[in-house]
Amino acid sequence: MQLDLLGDFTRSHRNGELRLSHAGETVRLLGWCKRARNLGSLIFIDLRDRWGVVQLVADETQVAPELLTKLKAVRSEFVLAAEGVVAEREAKNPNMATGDVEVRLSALRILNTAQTPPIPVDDVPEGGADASEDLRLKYRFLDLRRPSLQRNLILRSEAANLVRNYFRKHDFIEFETPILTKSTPEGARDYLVPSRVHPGEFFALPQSPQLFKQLLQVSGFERYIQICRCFRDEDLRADRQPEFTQVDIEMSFVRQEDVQAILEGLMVELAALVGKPAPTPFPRLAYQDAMEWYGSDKPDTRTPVRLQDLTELFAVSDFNLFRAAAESHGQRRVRALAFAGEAAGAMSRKQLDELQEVAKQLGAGGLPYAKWGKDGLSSSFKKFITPELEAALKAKLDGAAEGLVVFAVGTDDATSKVLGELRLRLSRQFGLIDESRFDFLWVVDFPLLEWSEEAGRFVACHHPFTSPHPEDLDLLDTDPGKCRAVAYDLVLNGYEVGGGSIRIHDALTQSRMFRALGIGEAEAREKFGFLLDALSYGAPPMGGLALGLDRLAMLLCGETSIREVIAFPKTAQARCLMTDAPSPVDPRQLRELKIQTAQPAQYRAGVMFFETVPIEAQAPLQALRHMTATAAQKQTSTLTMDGEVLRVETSNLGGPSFDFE
RNA sequence: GGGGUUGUAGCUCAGUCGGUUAGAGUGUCGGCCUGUCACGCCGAAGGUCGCGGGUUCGAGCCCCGUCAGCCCCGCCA
Repeated sequence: MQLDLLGDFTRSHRNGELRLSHAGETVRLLGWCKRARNLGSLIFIDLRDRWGVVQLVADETQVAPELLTKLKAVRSEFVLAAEGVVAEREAKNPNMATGDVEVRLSALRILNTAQTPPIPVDDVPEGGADASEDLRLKYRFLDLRRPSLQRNLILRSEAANLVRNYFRKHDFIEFETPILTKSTPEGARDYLVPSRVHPGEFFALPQSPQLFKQLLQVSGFERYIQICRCFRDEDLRADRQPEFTQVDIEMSFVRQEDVQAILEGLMVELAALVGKPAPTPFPRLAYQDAMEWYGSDKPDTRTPVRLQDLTELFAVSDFNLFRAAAESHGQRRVRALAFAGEAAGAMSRKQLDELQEVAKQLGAGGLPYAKWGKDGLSSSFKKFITPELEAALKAKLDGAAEGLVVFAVGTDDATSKVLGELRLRLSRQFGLIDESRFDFLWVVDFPLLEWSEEAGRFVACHHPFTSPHPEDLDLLDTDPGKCRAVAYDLVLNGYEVGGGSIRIHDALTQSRMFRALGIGEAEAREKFGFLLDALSYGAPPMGGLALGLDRLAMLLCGETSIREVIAFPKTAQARCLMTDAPSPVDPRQLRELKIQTAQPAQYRAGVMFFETVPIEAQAPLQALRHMTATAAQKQTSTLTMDGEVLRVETSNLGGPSFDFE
């Protein structure tokens, strides 16, 4: 098809902004054909740009023949430049922002054609089905043409802009810190970048600019902000990508409350972007209480349901499993969730079985329950429920006649994990969560250290530069697991949207911390020498926080996956379906980097046929069958037959080759 | 690393107990149509049932393996 040139065509209006007040004006519009409707001698085209959609119309009896020919050639997603007069519609469309008007075409340029899209470009109408996510990711450039994704990414841009302005207003200075930096032993797995200039040595992509922002405090900038990309080579989730964006801030001469106050101001403005109130100050909840009441360090407080400790109710019970917990002196506890109401009481056996599966997957042995429905009590341990126990349990339903109590027994870690998840699921199922709300919350007083079985030592809960709680300083040497940190997480609707801490700002405490972490003097010098140096040259008291911009944008947009607010996200297997990255590289590139990849072993297999296998040949044949890949490169088998020696050179065996583990 | 789930027309899906020529909606293409806007009506084209083995007289369906998407556990200072 002959394409038209853009030439001297300039846009006069955006498609979404045309209203009745524009009637009579001649306008020039640009965009994509959302849909062409040809009614014979009357043709409609919906023209889309990022600001909206407007209807173009042409009447066969009124327009020039060459314009008509062009119009009939227009297909979905063609790129058009249109000129016409805005007119009030005969038949208005109340569902469109521009539905009162249409543009009577006087001229049309087809700037480009388009193949039929492999996925629907328009948002799916009600009841319709979306394209599968792998296709959407493969054709992301088309997916991103959809109004809903455009809205998300535009809102994200607005949010990022608001963040920049907010911090600038508060005297923060924006910095850029290195992307090629040093690998650090703590924390997530690093993405590594080989150095060509220094063969055998590697940069790491930053997991966060943590140390750099602290050094900028030592330099005296006092207030730092960066909207930066961070990289962690760990497995993905719906709210986790290998590269993600942090709003990273750091401040000098501040206490925890100062950092929280400035963040709350920002959250109020961000929430207002989408018309949500966010009353300040946000509630503060100690980590201990969060785990005790919600079974989570990022509780969704939109549901009022709390975990309860019912251990004592079973102190004299015949139910051994629960009584054993009561006798364990707090090592194990019986904890429970109570849901009052008919919906909870009407849970079917099948639903409870499904719930039990969820509990098992989270590590529970099963899911004991007690349920009061239309037919009275039913329970997985009914024979152990005495009338007194039933009364005590039912009291947890706050006087309701029907309801459900689910139990978990075990260590606090185990019961928190199970009940924390069930609390969310069941609250959602029973409609206890007000989805319209934005519930902000600070979780504070995190532990400083936790024991790692894998590492065989204590590791930092937040990071190794987090200040111990002043009251707990001595515990660092005597009982490190009990030592609290001056660390705080910002939680929104059950998502951790940010986390930060007050930092250690003197070399002595930092060395103590490294010691508690089992990082020796020599290792500390090698990995963090520059930090220890900096701390010994007049570092101010400092603290900060990092916000997950992707998660925040996701929540602002009302989405449940951060892929919906990232232009080009990766799959759950950390692959880009559009570019097909990662991919093998040219061997020359590897040679320059002095890097060798571990090739899957090539193993050649041949087939030999014997009418009979002589007894003396059986052993070597067995050897062949069990030959490993490495052995195959050297091993030679000897077969003796009819007195003749037959050497089987495995390295010369012909035929197809296969990869083996 | 582990568990769950999905894979059939361009797209979204159905496909019974293993049995004739694998269907629907939508999209696409062609024809008709002057008020459509999820346009309507008529017609047509469109299939490596993810891939590879196996069982069977016969496999979209059963078995084994494998690849990919999604969700979760581990992991993510």
